[in-house]
Amino acid sequence: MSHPKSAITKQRILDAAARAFSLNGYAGTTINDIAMTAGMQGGSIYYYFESKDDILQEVLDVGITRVFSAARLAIGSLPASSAFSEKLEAAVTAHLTMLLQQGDYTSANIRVFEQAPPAVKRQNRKLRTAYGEYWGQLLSEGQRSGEIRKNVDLTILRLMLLGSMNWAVTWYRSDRMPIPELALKFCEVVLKGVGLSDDQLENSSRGRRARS
Amino acid sequence: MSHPKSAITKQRILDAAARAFSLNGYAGTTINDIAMTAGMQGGSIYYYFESKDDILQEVLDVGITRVFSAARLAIGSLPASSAFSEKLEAAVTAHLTMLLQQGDYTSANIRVFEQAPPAVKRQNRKLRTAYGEYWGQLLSEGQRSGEIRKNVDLTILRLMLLGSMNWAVTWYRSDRMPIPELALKFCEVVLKGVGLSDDQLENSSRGRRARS
DNA sequence: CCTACCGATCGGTAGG
DNA sequence: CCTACCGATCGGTAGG
Repeated sequence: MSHPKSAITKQRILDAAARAFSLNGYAGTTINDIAMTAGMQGGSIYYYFESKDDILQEVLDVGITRVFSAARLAIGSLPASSAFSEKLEAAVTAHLTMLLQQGDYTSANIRVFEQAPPAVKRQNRKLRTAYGEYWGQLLSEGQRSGEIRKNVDLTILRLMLLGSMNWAVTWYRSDRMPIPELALKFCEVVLKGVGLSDDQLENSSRGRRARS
Repeated sequence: MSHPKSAITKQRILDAAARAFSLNGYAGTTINDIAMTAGMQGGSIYYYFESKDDILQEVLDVGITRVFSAARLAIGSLPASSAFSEKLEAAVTAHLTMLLQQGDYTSANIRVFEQAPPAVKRQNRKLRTAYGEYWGQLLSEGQRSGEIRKNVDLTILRLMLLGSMNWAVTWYRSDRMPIPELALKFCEVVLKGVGLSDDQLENSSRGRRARS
């Protein structure tokens, strides 16, 4: 049987935990909170998990795994000859979707990782590193193909991009803008910048420079 | 007297609380943790503060006030005729400095605001809104002066910029790059983008497009 | 999975 | 500011 009853119940507990961690933080979530939402008594949780840390570990690991898979799937569905900008847009859309609408597991990562016990962080960090390297490769490709300028610091770029996406979990409201549209705007800012091109700048700022 | 002893002690408690909240989250920080660091017994905290929420409120409010003042001071120190790009760099440097090296109060904001009790959030949000509007005005100026393209969505730009800065609290290590250098890179990415300009793109991608 | 409970710790208070 | 303590709650366990 691919879905024994106990596995389903375990899922229910993890779902409840992911949501609670994401809303109230780690220490702010009690075993009883999780148990109530999952429809059982507090003590019963320990039939499925060894400890509260154990639950947190699984929530965090599942969260990274899901966003990683979503990004890989999105890029993998594109024709191999796609431009970097298309791959970027696909990855940004996937990341934002997991974070903002699919994702108690992913948003729990954003919100409680820093407060997790050291052992939990250490394990989860392996997955995070792999995901970060995946983004690093994507950007490297873009630079090799010439679509990212040669003198751009890819580490900073990656951290800025992931940072601005992750922070969206604190302000995004689904009624104001659909995620694909948001993803497109993110990509435009990063790729084209918001300033004028150098020659446009040359003209418009001459007066101001002369004055100072 | 401008610094009565009790005010100094109160400061010591707030300093200890800001650091503890930033490291361990709100629920993860106990009154005793704070008291020990501040050099007193747990119960004594209540001679200075009404409740744990009260301490949190002050830490969060001070954090926003400080980063706001730092940004205003940095921009205010520039000649009035300064270009938008210079003002932006000054503000980014100020924000990052408060967040990454001066700032348990500011980083506590990043890390525990979401888990604060509703009443605390409500009050702190007023300061946050004012600070956000200050950034909005700065960007508006830049767009009016022509240094930001007319078709850029300033709300998204502001949220991306602040988001990528705030997220730096999770990865920045002072031994790898000084803050002014980091600030400059942030500004470059945002203003110039990382891609080629349109006409450069026109040439380099022609072959790729024909293939697909 | 539940019942019943433990040892520890928490935020907060009384009285000085 | 300290001492001494409260009521409540916490993560976790034993036994079924």
